[in-house]
Amino acid sequence: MLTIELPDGSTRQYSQPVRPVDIAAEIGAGLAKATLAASIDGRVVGADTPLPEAGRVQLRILTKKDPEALAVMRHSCAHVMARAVMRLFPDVKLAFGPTIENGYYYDFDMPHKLTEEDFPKIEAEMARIIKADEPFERQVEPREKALALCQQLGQPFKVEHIETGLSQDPTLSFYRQGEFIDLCRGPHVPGAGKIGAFKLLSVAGAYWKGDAERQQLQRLYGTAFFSREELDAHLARLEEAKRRDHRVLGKQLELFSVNPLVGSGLILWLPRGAVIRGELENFVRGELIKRGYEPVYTPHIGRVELYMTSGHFPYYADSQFKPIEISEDERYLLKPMNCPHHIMIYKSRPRSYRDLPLRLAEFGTVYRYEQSGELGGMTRVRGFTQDDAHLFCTEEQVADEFRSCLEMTQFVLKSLGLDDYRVRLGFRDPKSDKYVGSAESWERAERALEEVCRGMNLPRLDIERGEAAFYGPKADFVVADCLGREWQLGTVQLDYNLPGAERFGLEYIGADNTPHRPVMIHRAPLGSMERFIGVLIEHFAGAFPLWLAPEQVRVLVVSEKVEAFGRQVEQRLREAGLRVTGDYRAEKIGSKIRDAQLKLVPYMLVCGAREAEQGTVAVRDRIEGDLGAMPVEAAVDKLLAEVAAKTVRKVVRSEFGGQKKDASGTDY
RNA sequence: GCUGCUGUAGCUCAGUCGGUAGAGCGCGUCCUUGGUAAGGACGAGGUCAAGGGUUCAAGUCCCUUCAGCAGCUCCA
Repeated sequence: MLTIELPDGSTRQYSQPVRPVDIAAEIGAGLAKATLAASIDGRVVGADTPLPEAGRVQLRILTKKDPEALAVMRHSCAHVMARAVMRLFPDVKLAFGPTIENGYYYDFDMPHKLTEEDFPKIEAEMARIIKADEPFERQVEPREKALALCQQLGQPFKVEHIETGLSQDPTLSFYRQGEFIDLCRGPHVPGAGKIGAFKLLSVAGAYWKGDAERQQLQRLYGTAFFSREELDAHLARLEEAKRRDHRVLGKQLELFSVNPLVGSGLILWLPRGAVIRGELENFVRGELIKRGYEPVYTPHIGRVELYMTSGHFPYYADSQFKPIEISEDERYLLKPMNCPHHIMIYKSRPRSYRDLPLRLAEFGTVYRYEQSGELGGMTRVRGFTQDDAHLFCTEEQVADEFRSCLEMTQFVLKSLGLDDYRVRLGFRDPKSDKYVGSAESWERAERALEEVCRGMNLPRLDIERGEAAFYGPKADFVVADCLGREWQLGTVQLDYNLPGAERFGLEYIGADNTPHRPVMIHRAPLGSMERFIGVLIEHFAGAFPLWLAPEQVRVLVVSEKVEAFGRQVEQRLREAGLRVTGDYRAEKIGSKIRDAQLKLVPYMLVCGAREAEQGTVAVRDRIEGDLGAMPVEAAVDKLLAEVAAKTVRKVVRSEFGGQKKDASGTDY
């Protein structure tokens, strides 16, 4: 006897074998027709999956109202896409084709190079398949038969996957749809007709099983929704995200520039971008002083031997600019990190426990030779400035210092209204040999770090193996850009290795008058100025809060007759320390307002004959519009107060998740 | 680094079959002197990314390099 519990709390009992689709039909013909899949005890399955013969299960019939059903439908759409591609092109070998955050992809190996020009053809074929509405039929085979089937189908990737990734599975499932049959875990919607509005988005290379040593496949990306309206809304969101892209806004608003003659991945900060960076640096510097840090300055290069000692040179030679060679035994490296220099400042004299914790801070510019394919905008560059600091402390001080670093990072992000982030604990991958230091010191560091983090209220905290720095575990603040790509910003890293005897051999004299080894913490709340401001541009969609805005206020004169008054107002604002410009062109006021709005200037001061006579200005807020006239001094006070408070009035949220594999609808 | 796409005025882009280069915005000058998101006229501005090749002729076709974009791989 099987007892089915439905979401409304009602139960049904069956002594015959039964499938979700049968139960849906019992409830009503309408539901049966709308059924796309089912959830048994929280597990998403096809609507025709036999239910257990006995026991008690919770069943949900999934229709297009359920988010799980969308993922199932998209996976079915990926199959339809693969079927269409196989119909149109010869010798197509199928790899994986899962559902992802906002759609799906399928990887192919085929002689024809897919381009966007092929999309309409493929989409038309997909539409034909969907119109034909053939069912997705599940078929389960024992290993041997499955293997033979894949061989017979001429699908070497599927054969390999059965032999390797699925070596433990006694039976394997296939889904057939007309002439198309594919090794697939499922589930799928009952028939192709359930697929709604779809669109192919892009084609790109991808490696088989993610291994760069292996052959490269063609990955076709698409998305699908149940309705045309939802698809259009999604495409509109993508367009909106593109408009907010920091590379687009950075050019439009003249914030930064990259020039091939200077070198790719090397940012030129234009005056307006430099203002934002300068303000942020001032803000962070103020916090550092309050929190007991000591600013230092160090050079951009150092002897190769320094990085031999630190381990940077041997471990990361590939991703560094080649050394500058003066003579055979005199070579310099552009610094890839600031810590060795700061360590040498620590070592510039003997240290006592009374000196600790010692906190050395520097906006330090570092250079890393990133792979060319990785470069882009300000978020992945070859030269960047970290808001870096290194803390040297005793073992007893580690937890408090680490916690206060995390708190400072949280404070800084909160001050900018950046609260849409997750915290990733990067631990070492025990299987890898890229790390320095003993297993014991790693375990100690990871334990200490996890304990501190668990004790704080950090959003979406999770541990990721293999994400550690080579010298120690870390806590990263990760944010997504407007296209859903994740970036590490702030970071706090624990280091028991660089101070060690086999590296720099740092010491301090303890209260017991004997030498002890300090512990190091590396931390950067913003991460790098380049990446942080890139993300910030998207976060604010270019409309920065008043205290950061490159141009805070613009004086607009209604006619040239009041230019003299306008210039007086402009001068008064400049004296008050505001970043101000004036628009005295022979244009109409509406045109000047439009230009200032488009340049995202936070405030406009409109000056006409009335204002000139009364010594007032008509304040226009970029967001709220016309605020009416007020005395010049009142306007100055209002703006200065908003600057001082660092008020954040508006942010733009990222509407896209990452392109990570979805849990459901994954091919084998 | 790999695969694919792209590179034309300051910006966004058009440019047919290979036949000596175009728009809008911006910029400059002049007219207009105005009241909260585009007033009007005229004008300047190009080594068509760079180099090589095919051709009577190349922005257009081919090759190489550089750069950008998407994804993969990597990422202290």
